[in-house]
Amino acid sequence: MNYPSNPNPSSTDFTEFFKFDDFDDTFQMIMEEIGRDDHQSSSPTLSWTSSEKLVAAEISSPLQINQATSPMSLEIGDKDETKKRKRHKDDPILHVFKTKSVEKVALDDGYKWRKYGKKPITGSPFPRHYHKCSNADCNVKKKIERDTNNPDYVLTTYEGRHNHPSPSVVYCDSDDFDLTSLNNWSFQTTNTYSFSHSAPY
DNA sequence: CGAGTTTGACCGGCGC
DNA sequence: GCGCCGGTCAAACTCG
Repeated sequence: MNYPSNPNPSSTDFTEFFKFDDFDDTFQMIMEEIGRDDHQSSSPTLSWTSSEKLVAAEISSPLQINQATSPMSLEIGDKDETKKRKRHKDDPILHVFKTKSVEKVALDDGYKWRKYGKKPITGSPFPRHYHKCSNADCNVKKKIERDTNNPDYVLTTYEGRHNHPSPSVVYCDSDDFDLTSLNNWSFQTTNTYSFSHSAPY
């Protein structure tokens, strides 16, 4: 697989936008590949090496969530491990993203979300936040909680798959894209980048 | 005024 | 059966 360059989120270089697009497609391919596998068999770790190439490495222990190795890295696991009950065959597939976040607020992933709950979690000083996709026909949910072992990181659990494009993608693809709004756009891209790998989910 | 957030109540699964 | 806990609901509230 030909992995694209790392879209540096701090960059305001306009060309990064196209790399970002390529990356998103590649990530979707990876995730779809994962989707064909038995989710209990493996959990991939995605991260960028110093050469800014995306690498996907299978880790032997299933459902493992490792420590992120850099602010740019993210990891994916199947959160079923955290469920008390055993996995049912018709359970929805969950994908967990671990991202470094120094912000107090959750990063935007390009979709519009409506918060519908917040609960304290036993054993964690941080509450868990519950969100639904704002699109009426889309029942994707996400849960956001801070990593208790590493409060610098945020765990975002996505459940379901969006049946509509990301509003931010529509915006970025629009013909009347205005270069004068580049600063604002770059900010959006930065945020989207942080979670965009989850966009189809 | 509409959309999104807050927050207490409620519900169901699970372990004991 | 009971209590705990995670997840959801929905009314009240806030904000643009």
